[in-house]
Amino acid sequence: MAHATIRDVARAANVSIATVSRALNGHGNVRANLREHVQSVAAALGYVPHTGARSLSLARTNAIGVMLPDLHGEFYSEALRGIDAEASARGLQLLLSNMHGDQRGTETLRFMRGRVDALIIMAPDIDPERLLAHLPASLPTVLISCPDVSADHPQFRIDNVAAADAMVEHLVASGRRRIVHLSGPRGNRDAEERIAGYSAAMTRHGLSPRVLTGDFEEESGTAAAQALLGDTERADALFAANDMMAIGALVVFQRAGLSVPEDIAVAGFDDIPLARFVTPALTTMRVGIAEIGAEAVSRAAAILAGESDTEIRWVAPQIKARASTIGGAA
Amino acid sequence: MAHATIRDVARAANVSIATVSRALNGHGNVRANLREHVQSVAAALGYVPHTGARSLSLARTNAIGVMLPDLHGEFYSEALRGIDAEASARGLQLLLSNMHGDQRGTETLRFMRGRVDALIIMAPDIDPERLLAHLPASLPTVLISCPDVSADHPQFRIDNVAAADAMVEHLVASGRRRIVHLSGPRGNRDAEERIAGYSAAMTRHGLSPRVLTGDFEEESGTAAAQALLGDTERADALFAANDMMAIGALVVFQRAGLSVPEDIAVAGFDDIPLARFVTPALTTMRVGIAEIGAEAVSRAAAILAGESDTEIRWVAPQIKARASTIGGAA
DNA sequence: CTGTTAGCGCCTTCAG
DNA sequence: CTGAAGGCGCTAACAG
Repeated sequence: MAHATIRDVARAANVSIATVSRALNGHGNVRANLREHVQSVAAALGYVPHTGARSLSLARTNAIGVMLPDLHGEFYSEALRGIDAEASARGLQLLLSNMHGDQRGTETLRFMRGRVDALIIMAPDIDPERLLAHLPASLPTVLISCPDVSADHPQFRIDNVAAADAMVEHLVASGRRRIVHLSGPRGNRDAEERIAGYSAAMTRHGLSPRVLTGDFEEESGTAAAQALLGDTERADALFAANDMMAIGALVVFQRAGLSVPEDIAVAGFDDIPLARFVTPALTTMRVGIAEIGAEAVSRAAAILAGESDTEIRWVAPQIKARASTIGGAA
Repeated sequence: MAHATIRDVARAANVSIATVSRALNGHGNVRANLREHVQSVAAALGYVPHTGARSLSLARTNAIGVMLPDLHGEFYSEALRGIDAEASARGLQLLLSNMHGDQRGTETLRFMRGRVDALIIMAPDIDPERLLAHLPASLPTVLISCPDVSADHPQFRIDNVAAADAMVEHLVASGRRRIVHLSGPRGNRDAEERIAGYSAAMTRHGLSPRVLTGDFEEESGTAAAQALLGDTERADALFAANDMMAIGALVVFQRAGLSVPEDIAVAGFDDIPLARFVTPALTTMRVGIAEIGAEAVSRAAAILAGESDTEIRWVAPQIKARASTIGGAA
């Protein structure tokens, strides 16, 4: 048999459903012993309120939707950690989903309608305009590292250009000249901006940029490293647009008998937890994605509380110089 | 202004809401051009169905709830990967939540009522009986590595006893005698069972078991390793109940000048992605948690489709012997 | 304090 | 093929 509803409780307790609702939601205006009676009847019946129905009538779900390119993986897992911590602290539930590509993304987003009070979207490679077209404009939406949008949404933007530039500076300062950049996929905002920062810095130093295109996956780091090994005049530094590609390359270089950083320096981007465990520890740019995630939840909550927020907040990554570029020290 | 509802569409299209519903949900019995008219009006109004209301009237949410001890971290992130892949393939949405302790856990579970069609719970340290008390018995619930329950739920159980036993065999075979076990927290099912398997194997070989109690976090591995370093007759192998603790210990041993595995072998449990990246690569037991997650979704879906399933399915971890216990080879 | 009455947004019989 | 009406489970005025 189906589950007990508020009506069943009301009948069993000989009161109206309104009284049950008030008693169970602690609305004060119920006689103390009646309240207890209702509570015990509810417990006896194993009554559990139907939160779906509840949020329909309250027009409030107490949940926020989160849309990430991936749910797993070191980087997004970190983002999730921050989001989860903050949401939990605020008593908000999370409706999580990954993109699974553009098509599936809009479908998922439609699903969120009526189930969440606000949205956090991280989509470096999908035009959020298209995504949001399927959603009520009234739904507060925080964007993280998304392509430009015309609508006034609160946003987080990572200063990829400056960060990539800084990494090149670091490599040049440690004597590298033939610095190759392994980029993320074309069309991805973060990837494009890192290429731009890299190229600008190289040019400024009179060095010629050389970009290999990857896809942010470990395997493309592996492939890039193998390609580099075949060169006659080998690069003396590889700067990958994320850590997983850098690590993939690191392994290949070492397996081929090169020593890192003596023969070739390797640097990544993101500072995923794994970065400090590989040998040698990976030099990278710390983005602090967990903090961004947490703050995104706070901003969403603030909007729900009535505040308005259309600010673009810039995040400046910090360099983490480790052994993979500065042999000797760690 | 609020978002358009089905009523707004009906009014604008000069039809009844029933017709709008039928037209938009592809119910065949609508004149072709009327259907198109409705669709275009809906599009013009930017109408997006309110899935919350929809599932209330359908008594079907198309979502499944997932409850994990943590959402981040290497192990649960892997579990999520499997769950997500399968759910996505079946067009199911995911409502994810972590436990945040017992109290918060039941609260979250109540939240799930009315929002999901089924539940997947992984809770090695919480009595699910207590958890499920707050939920309708009619909600299909798949349990992964939970303490025993009386109710007939489909379950996955990891054969931790046999796996821990096998790991001890491996270490003994490679000449180790003073094998210390660093366990997970007391009261955690997986932890207890691994202790049992370890102890049984040690005793069988006439070796004396020695168990240090950890908590599955990297720091407790660090601490345990430091404690071991102070011993007069040092252990020659450390078998940690999960990979993160093993890795924490690995780092400490090496930093103290010991070489692994020559001076001391180190083994973990889980085979998280990180395990193969540390130096030396970590010997561990592969649980295949992603596969379990995917299968859990399938079982939940099958139950929703009407099948009955109260089977306890056993999962046998596989040993992954790597350089941290068998120096030389990898 | 408590019961009655409308909905929240949608779907689905039941008539026409 | 289409419209009217009832209901999913719950909450919030509005009366008593």
